[in-house]
Amino acid sequence: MIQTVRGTRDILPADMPLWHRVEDVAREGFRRYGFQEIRTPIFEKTELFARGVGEATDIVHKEMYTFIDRGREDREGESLTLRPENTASVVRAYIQHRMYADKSPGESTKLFYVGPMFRRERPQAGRYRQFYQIGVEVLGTSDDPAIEAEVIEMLDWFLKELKIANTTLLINSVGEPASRAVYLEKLREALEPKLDALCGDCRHRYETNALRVFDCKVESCQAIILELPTITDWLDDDSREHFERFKAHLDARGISYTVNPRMVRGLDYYTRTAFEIVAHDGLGAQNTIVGGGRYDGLSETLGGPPTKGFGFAFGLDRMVMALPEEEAALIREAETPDVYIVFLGQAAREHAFGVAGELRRGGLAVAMEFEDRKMKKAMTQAAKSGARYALIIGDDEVSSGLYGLKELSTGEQQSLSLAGIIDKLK
RNA sequence: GCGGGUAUAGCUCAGUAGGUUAGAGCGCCAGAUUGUGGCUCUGGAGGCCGUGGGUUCGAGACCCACUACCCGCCCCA
Repeated sequence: MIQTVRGTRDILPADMPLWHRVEDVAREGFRRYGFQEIRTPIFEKTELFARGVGEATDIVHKEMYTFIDRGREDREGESLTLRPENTASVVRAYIQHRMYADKSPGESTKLFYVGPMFRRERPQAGRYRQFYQIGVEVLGTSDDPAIEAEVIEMLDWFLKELKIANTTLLINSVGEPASRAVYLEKLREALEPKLDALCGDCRHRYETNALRVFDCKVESCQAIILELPTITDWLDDDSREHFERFKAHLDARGISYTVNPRMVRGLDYYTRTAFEIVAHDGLGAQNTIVGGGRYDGLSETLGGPPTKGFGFAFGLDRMVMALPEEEAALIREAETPDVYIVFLGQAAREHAFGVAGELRRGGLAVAMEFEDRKMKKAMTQAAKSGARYALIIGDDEVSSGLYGLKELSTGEQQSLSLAGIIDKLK
């Protein structure tokens, strides 16, 4: 039997209401905060991600689904890649369509996207090779930290609306590329004399990504870690001031946060503000549900005009997992039919087709099966469908035009005309 | 990419030191109950025990490989 490819999965109807809910709440947030949707292609030229996300990142050098497109006689095929994230594509579109051209100074372009991304990682709970992200990008000439705080305020609303509590907002400033390079050098200098005392993983991190040493859980490394310089000690003055203003904006909005000087993002394009939201319930080791930050200069890297950028992405898969059980149960119930039609006998069946049509034209969600069942069985089916009401149609009802409408949760039943039913349930 | 765990009915899981016809609960079907579901009772259907090899008189169980999922590492949403 042919099954799904490793790391991919089917989202089945039973879970779909949860996905819809997350998407609906997100779209409502975007409407309120003035973001407009953009859809970019699922695949792009490989070069876009190599330059945008960064050649040195794990994502680019070992996780991309890259393939050579079919060539022609006179020309070789080009290298294409399934998008591992969407920011590079959105910035590409921003440049390509000159979305900045009709903007006044300081005016931002606020975009959001929804869709699948692809990374060839080892699958785990909350980590898939095809996964879904919802994200926003604020692009323009302004790098006002108020932009950042407002976006995080939107996320805060969003999580509350989904009843996802027990989360932590982690923030940090990774500085300008230049100050970060200076810091990394200082960090490596501080680590070098202690290499022998570090664990194997940390010696490896020293070579590849020294900042990761801070995340080490090994006891013997902890003492060393405490002595190390943090990036906040080495921020350039502008970045430091920017970070202070950002925190003040969060404070003013009553949003609590934890500064984590060790938090870094895995994509090269981040500058200054970086943040993550981690969930503490419902997820395993993959508990970062939102990640984002500032990426001034990405546009230039891709050949566009000088542009400031700030954005985030959240994992839809993980957000769905983070929904509390009780909330998930309520959400599932919401996508059930209004009415389940129970008919008795062939004449009632023919009549029921018309009734179903009328109710549907009246705006109701109507479930009806075509099998002529015994009443008892049909009522069982009605209950199973999750419908709030069963509508009973037998020979008596056909001749009177009054139908039995039974509320399944209470068992209460009344006789109503079609118009009466639509009126009651609308 | 590295390490560890798991794989038995639609679902969640039992299955004793390898020994005849592989079990339970839930779900499904039928009946008790001939136009009124949920509770109860009775009966029933449904499994090449993940796949492929091996050991053995005999394998769901033991060994090997593969695959998938899960948990860490790594990375990240």
